[in-house]
Amino acid sequence: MDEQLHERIREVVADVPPGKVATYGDIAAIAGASTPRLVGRVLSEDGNDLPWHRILRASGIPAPHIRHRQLELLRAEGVLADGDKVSLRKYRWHAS
DNA sequence: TATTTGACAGCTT
DNA sequence: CAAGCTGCCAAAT
Repeated sequence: MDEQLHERIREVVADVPPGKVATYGDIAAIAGASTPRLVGRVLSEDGNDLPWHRILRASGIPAPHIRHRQLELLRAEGVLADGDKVSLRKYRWHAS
């Protein structure tokens, strides 16, 4: 059901460990979403209680409106970004 | 009921 | 290396 999917996405996002980051595509793949757009939509609606700051774009650059907050929160967790670009190669998280 | 928009990704030009 | 186009799903108007 779509409700399951919605919850699955939240679970995956909450399962990302601090100091690590993941892309929308990864979350979508792990959660079973057909498209990463669903992940973004869920975060925009319920992300206020989730570590949405650990979710980045495929390019390692967070969304345009929140990028400032994103980088700030990531920095607090030890994730250093080159300008707006985070080193996915180092911080990208993969499910167990 | 149809159209537009949106925390995206991947390929082509 | 950068910009543009297409595919995807769901909610809002």
